[in-house]
Amino acid sequence: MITSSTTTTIGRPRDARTDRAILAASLELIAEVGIHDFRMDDVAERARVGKSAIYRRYRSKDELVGATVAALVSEIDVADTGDTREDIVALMNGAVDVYTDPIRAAVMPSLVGAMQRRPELARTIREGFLTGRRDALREVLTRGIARGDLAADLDMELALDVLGGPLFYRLLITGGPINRELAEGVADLVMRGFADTMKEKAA
Amino acid sequence: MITSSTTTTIGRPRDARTDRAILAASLELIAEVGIHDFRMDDVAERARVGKSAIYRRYRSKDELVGATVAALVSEIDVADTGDTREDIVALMNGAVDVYTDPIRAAVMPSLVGAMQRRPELARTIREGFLTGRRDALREVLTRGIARGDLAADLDMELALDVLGGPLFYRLLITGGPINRELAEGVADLVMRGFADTMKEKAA
Amino acid sequence: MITSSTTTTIGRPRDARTDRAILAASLELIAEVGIHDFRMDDVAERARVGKSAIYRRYRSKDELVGATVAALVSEIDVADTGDTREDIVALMNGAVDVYTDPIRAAVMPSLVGAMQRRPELARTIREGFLTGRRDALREVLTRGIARGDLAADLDMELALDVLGGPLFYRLLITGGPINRELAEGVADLVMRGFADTMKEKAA
Amino acid sequence: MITSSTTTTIGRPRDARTDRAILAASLELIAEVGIHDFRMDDVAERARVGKSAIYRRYRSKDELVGATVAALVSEIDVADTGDTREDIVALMNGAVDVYTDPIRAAVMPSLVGAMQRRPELARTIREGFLTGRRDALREVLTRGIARGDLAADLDMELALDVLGGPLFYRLLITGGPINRELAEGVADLVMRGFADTMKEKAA
DNA sequence: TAATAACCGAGACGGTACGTCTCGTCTTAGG
DNA sequence: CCTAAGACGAGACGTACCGTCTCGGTTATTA
Repeated sequence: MITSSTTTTIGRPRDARTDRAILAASLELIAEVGIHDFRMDDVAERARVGKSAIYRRYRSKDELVGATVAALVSEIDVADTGDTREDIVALMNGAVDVYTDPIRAAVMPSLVGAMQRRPELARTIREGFLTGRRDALREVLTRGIARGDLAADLDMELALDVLGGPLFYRLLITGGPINRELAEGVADLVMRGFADTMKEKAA
Repeated sequence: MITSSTTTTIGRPRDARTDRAILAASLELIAEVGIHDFRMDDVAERARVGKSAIYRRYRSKDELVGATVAALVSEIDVADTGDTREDIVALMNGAVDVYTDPIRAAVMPSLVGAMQRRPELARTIREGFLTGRRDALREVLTRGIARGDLAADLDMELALDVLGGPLFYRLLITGGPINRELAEGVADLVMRGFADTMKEKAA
Repeated sequence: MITSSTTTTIGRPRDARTDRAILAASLELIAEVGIHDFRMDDVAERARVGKSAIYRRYRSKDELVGATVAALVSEIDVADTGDTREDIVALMNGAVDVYTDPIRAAVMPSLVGAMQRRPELARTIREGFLTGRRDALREVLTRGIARGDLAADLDMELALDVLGGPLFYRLLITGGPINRELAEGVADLVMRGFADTMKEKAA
Repeated sequence: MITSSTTTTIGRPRDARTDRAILAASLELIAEVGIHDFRMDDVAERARVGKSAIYRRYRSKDELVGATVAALVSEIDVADTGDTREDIVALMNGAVDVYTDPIRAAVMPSLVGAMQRRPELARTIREGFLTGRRDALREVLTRGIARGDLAADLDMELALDVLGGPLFYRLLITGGPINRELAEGVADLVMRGFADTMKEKAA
């Protein structure tokens, strides 16, 4: 999406209703027919908008898809229950909920393909879908270390990938179930696998 | 791919050189321009072959892509060193090697997208890239359980997803490094996280 | 139009029915809706043909229009009645008939505009609509000189333009009537204006 | 062009500099890129004017083109040398001069096409380019008849078309030369072809 | 002086045709 | 029946241009 850096509005400003109509039509259509049968002309017709209004905002179909999906990003609230495992499970359940939603689940695989050839889309997606939750998890893990629940020398990136990887693996490739059992399974695994061994030995 | 059920060859037999030329051209082009700019006409031209020769062998573009990629599958040898961790690491390193190869790495994201709308492509890919290694890992884990290195009640599917997930997660989404450190990291995590607690307590 | 110079037909040959369907649809549509509302997509639909089949034959809309109109060219038969005036009138009446046809009359002005920016269209039109009749008139005038009806030193190009100009002038600009009176009028004028003065004086 | 019927100017009056800037830009652009690549947006940009300022003055592109070209019309002075042929030649030379100007020559063919679908443009053009000279020629011819140089029963419309037709014929269709030779050629032809035969016989 | 009305530049808007592209199929002549 | 070459129908793509509309603001006349 193109965003003006200056606030100075010269000429007729973009119509916010058009903005919304385009994204709404786009989301509806993606949900209804899937990415593969998603057509720009249909978006224009559904949104009662000229194609030019779309292409003025998004340089290409992929860009529109990216923006449409990015709009689905939901807020993440980092719980702090005092229990490291519970905090991890809470965040993982949030992710499970996101990819249980049929639209997001249907859209994700297509986005993966598009990310390769559109670096800026990749950035958008990563920031919209990953960074937030990843940062939240990092915070929780760090608190877990401080609390003595987790080893101080754990490979943080690996831990985050072990938490997030299986979910996407099932979503994109194996087709395995994405549910609370998964969320708790990886949480428990991380808790056990990265447990503070010093503490254990001390005990 | 279409394979004749009868061995009886009536009329002119298919030219094996044409078979090879098509797959070779296909692989070259995918590597050069990426899946997105991969065109059937280009394959025909590069292979010095008519388009009909391609469509006689593969019903669609996706099918050709699937076959091309499937041809990249390498043999998996299930080591049995007697050491569960070493066996896991060996298999994981095999996977790391596969996705370190630029072609396979470049092709995978596109395949993920295509898998959604082409169930048979999905099956081909899963069988070509996953099943073999997954079965091998399952075998190794089962031996680990028998050997008392791993808990008898471990969630096998979860364990396999924890081993495979992070690799694909980095490949497809985060862009994180895919190397021996990752292989060993997830192996160690599984070894620790799914350790046979009975044995530990006994010790 | 693109015409292969070699007779060697390799690959699937152009379908002559497609050729005809395109030109027929084009002519029908021009006649029905006029040049201004003439659309390539409509031609494709009417001809039950893909747009690519059209663009394979004609590089642009202008080119198709040109070819469509060129197909309207009618045969010119150079009469030789022995009477110079009658021969001229016969040829002029042929031209009058052509531009009395509503389709040709409606199409001509648009072609004039297109001729400026499409030299090869210009050539096509000139050859299709002018050269033949012009050559025929030249022949008749030459015979008239030989016969002593016309001055030997007449400016042939001027004579031809005086014969043809008024017709196009009325067609394209003044909107004046195009009829036998005009044909006879210019014929008589040329007969009188370019009469062999030597002969007159001799008489 | 829209002209207020009331002289009462309410609100801000039109800026005369804007009027001029639009016409100037329009003329420049037509001369530079030709009618076919002439865009309203370009006019606005070149004239440093909003598109609305243009459309407030001219209802359409064709209308602007018409007005731009009409501004090129030059004054016609009907000479009265006492010599019919000289008067005709003088007027014809004026026309030759007009269409020797590259801009007018380049613009005319496009106008012909536009005239068909824009009757009021047609009127503008006819009045701007034809009526004046046609009236002048008619006057000269009428004087020629009175003077006995031309036949009283000549077909005036035909005579006028024979004078004007060849020029436009060459301009629009044949591409033949437009020069004094042409002017004199048609003048002489009309003088001879429509000569007063009564007078001749009398002589 | 304030209100009103039409002007101004900039640029977004809906609409629509264009010419391009690719897919998967079909049609030749020839091996 | 295979092959290469390439035409075919279908239909989405992204671009271009038109003529209209909307914004914030300006410049005159009228109240």
